Amino acid sequence: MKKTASVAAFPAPGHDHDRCATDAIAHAESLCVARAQRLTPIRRRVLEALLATHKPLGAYEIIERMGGKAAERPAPITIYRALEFLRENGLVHRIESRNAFIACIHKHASGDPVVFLLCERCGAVGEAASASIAETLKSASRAAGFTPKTPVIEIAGICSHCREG
Amino acid sequence: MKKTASVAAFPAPGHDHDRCATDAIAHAESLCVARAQRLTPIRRRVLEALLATHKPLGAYEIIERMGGKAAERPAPITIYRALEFLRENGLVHRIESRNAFIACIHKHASGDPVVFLLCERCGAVGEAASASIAETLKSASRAAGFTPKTPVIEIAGICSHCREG
DNA sequence: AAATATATGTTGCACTGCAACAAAAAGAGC
DNA sequence: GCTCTTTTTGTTGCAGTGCAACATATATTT
Ligand SMILES: [Zn+2]
Ligand SMILES: [Zn+2]
Ligand SMILES: [Zn+2]
Ligand SMILES: [Zn+2]
Repeated sequence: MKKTASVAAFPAPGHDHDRCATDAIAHAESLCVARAQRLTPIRRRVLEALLATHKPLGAYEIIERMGGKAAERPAPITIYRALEFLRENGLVHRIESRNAFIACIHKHASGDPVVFLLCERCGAVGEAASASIAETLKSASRAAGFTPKTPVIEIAGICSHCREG
Repeated sequence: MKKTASVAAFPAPGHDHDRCATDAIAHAESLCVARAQRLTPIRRRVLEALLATHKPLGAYEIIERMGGKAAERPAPITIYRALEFLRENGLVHRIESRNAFIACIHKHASGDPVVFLLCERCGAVGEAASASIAETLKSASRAAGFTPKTPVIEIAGICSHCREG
């Protein structure tokens, strides 16, 4: 009984996260090259800050984690601009129910509907892409005479590692 | 082919909105009586302000719409406390992707998953309750080892009235 | 009436998100 | 190289969100 590709990963506590982050950066670089987009140092540092954890981070938290002396830290607007760029390129998601951001560690097409699983205990966020959910939602909204764009789906709960551990 | 009850209404521009609001207030009153909860004047005014429109309102917008002279207007914290009460009793929803609030004009059980349809043109918000969506989401999150609570589902798009009109 | 619980007012602050303009850096054409 | 143009980043400032902590008022209970 193999897992389907449609249901995806909640990050396991013991996973190889260095690899996880390195891969994501590599993917971001190649994607930006392919699109002739510029992954500038600031944008890269914001992405790296987000990739350091699987928890969603707010703007100030990102600033703190970008390191450097307090005086050298970028202003919030700089972070938001970088986040805008990263989101446009599908490298970062916004978690609406938290007013926070998280790096995408998948390679789904931008505009793809994604289900976010937010663990209330450990704070980690998993992504589950499901074609069936997308279809159900689209047909339901069309039944209401609605022309849908990308849905926002966020589910709070308890992840398996927190429940069992 | 009749419409199923599972797919619900986007508020039509010409609907009897006085009735719409009056009914909701009446429902709120009876519900609060039944639960021995106190629908105080402030809580009622906040609910009425939200019921005046089917667009989600932020805290400051609610304050403005509550009327009275500027000096007499309640502080934001007062609004948030009223909203907390109203949300706990299922009378108001928070639209996460907008940091705003909307009165519930349905009578679904609290904890019921609701799909919000956000029209990007007219700003109105419809609610669509769908058991099938709830089931699909639950099974998908369980497949990821996740114990879900109430999901947040918000779909931006264009409503039928804006598209056809 | 007094004690208790609930609700509202007051003050203050941390954080979100972005507009408007200024300066710097990168890229393109000569 | 050097100028022109576009893109990116810095600076200042502001409207809005959301709530903590404490004071006061109002309702409920005994
Ligand atoms: Zn990881
Ligand atoms: Zn967890
Ligand atoms: Zn109405
Ligand atoms: Zn519309």
